[in-house]
Amino acid sequence: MLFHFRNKFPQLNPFWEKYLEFQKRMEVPAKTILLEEGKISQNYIFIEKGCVRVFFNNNGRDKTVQFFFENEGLTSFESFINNTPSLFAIETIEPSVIFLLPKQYVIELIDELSHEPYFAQLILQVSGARQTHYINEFVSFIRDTPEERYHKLLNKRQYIIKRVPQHYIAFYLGVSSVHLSRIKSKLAKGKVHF
Amino acid sequence: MLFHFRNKFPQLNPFWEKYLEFQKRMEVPAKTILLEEGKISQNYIFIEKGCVRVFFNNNGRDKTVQFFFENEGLTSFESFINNTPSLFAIETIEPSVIFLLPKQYVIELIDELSHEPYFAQLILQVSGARQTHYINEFVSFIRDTPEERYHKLLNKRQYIIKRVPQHYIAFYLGVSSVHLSRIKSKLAKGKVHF
DNA sequence: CTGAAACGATAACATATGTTATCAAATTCA
DNA sequence: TGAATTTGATAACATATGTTATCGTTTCAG
Repeated sequence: MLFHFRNKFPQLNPFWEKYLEFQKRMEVPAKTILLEEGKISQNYIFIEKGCVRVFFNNNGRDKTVQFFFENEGLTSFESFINNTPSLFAIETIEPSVIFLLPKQYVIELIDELSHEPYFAQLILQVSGARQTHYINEFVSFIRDTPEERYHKLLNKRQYIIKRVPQHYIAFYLGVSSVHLSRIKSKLAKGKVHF
Repeated sequence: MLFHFRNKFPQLNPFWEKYLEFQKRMEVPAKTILLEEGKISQNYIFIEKGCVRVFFNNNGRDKTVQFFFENEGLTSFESFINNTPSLFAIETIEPSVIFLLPKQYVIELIDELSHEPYFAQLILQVSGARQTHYINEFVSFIRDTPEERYHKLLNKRQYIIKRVPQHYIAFYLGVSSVHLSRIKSKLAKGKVHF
């Protein structure tokens, strides 16, 4: 999240670099839980290699809501900021190399940054971007049919479909994995034109 | 949005008050468009009396995503911040009294505030709260059945059901108005127990 | 290498939900 | 007040989607 904005505010780079050394590097296999649902988020997670999914449990069934890949960072933001139990769990999908920056250092970093003149703009941009992202996801989820959503994913983020097992994608699209199979087979038969 | 946080940061109150005089008071009938979909948001809207809905158009059909009532403020945040066409329209549901604060003053206000020591904390809290709100809406939308969503609305925000016409609520719940009727009649017959 | 687990496709069936049309009641407005 | 509009309920039908089960194929751990 924050690290995405490195290049936009080069004036702040010394701050990022100062904290790099506090990151803990880990190599983990697939299906490693990085944050349990209900636990308070204690780290900012940066993905060097591999990918992870964010999901929550509902009546014993996983519901995946988002995917993250190389060079992306994440945390359960609301848990991290409000110190509340996370609504989501975070789990690796592939064997991955990740960096964890413990919360205390993130807090320190934010605290230091807050005295810098560009911080306000940074935060506005970050929160604006996050909000725009969530709004777009939300609107797409309720406006588009699952078929349209699948097709958009195919066009704009095919790497997700290639790397992520189908049943994780299915719920991200809002359907069962069986129905996603139906959608794919319908598309393959050329019955649908966009 | 910002105005919600007045009480939390009393140190900043002088700033709010300085800008009150630039607000434009309007009395408008029901079904007045306050922001058109596709236009760039030019005002921060504060509701003194009445209520409004935020919606977007899809194939000629409205899709309502949020309601706002007395003493709440709103704008199409992503349009406002990024200077991009709004994904949403804003319309009054009841005859309303609203205040508009033109964008230029909001920018000025933010600019002034950004030099204040509490601004970083304010922004973090505001954006954290917004994000938590959207995440909760999103999770509820995909996790809960429409029936559960209706029941939650009935328990937690009954004033919405009382004041807002049913077809606006239906889409907010993610169903057609016909199906919302079905849900209500099923509940009324006591066939469902929560 | 081999057996177990994960994965993806498909069929059959059940259910939820949308669509269209109709009607009655409530509300608005000229 | 009286007509027009809005609102809400309901029925009938069509469609989308979920659920469960089965069966190959692939992947993976021992």
